Amino acid sequence: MSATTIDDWATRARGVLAQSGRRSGQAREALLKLLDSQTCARSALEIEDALRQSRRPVARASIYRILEEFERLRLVQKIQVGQDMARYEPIRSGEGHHHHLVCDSCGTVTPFTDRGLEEAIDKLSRRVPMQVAEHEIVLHGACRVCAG
Amino acid sequence: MSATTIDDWATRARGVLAQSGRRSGQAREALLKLLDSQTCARSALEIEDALRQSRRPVARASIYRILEEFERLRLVQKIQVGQDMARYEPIRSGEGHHHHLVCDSCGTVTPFTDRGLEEAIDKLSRRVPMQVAEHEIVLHGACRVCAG
DNA sequence: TTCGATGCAAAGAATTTGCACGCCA
DNA sequence: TGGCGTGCAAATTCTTTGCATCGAA
Repeated sequence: MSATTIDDWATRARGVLAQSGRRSGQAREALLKLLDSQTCARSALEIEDALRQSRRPVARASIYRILEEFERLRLVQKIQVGQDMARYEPIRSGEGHHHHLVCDSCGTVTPFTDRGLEEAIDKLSRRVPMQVAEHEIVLHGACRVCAG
Repeated sequence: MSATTIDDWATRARGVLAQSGRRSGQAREALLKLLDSQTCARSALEIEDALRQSRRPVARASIYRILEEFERLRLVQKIQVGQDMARYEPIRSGEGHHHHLVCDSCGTVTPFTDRGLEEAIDKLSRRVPMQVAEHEIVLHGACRVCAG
């Protein structure tokens, strides 16, 4: 309960990375800052665009490699919101945990949170034949705009 | 409650397809039979392999086109279980509804069902800003074998 | 006979890999 | 200085599209 509203993901991430025994580089740091500023999942290509417009463009291959490293260290979660490409978002310890609504008509992705759902998942996680580390929930349908 | 343990998906699918105003073909029928015999999600390439070994091989492009049609008619659900390619499975009206456990280490996909989870989703679906049609839940982690 | 369904091959899109160079430790 | 991190470009993999042909109605 002593956690602030948003835990400092970037700081924690730098710590984890430092202890992982890998060198730090400009590309990784730029990616880290960008991810920390996002409030919802972004695709690798969206990240590339954003960085190209910032003061530190990063090559696409590096973006994929760095995101893979982040994922391995459990700093970001890779999610597949239906349609096409994968999206990535920071795993924040505070109340930042959320899931996604995907409009199958216009593709819009909207985050939502639900306590009851989390409780059901927690309970369920204890009885399935797997050591559960993450979960991913996507609701598909028609958003307000598309449903008319 | 009068539904039999497993509703006859293939029969219902043929009905829906007939009413959709499209012609039937051998490739589509072969795909329909194969999907009906599966108990969990299959990727397009797995389906291609299975059909190649059966008495009616179907071209890859046709598989994708037919799956897309099935998806549009809500006969199959397309799901993205983390890793790489999309998977497809019949939408059965009975108790066939399930979700997936994905081992991030070996890639194995296992189905599971949970009443509490479905209830939480139902309740939740009424309050989110979207007309919810489908939902997709994936638990990631280490399966019994990989967790040791 | 007619028009959609299907097969084949090429095109596209996202992601991964190989290799040379630059920068952090 | 040595070796990992990064950029560039080619390679892979999954999926889609173009077009000629086959087959259902």
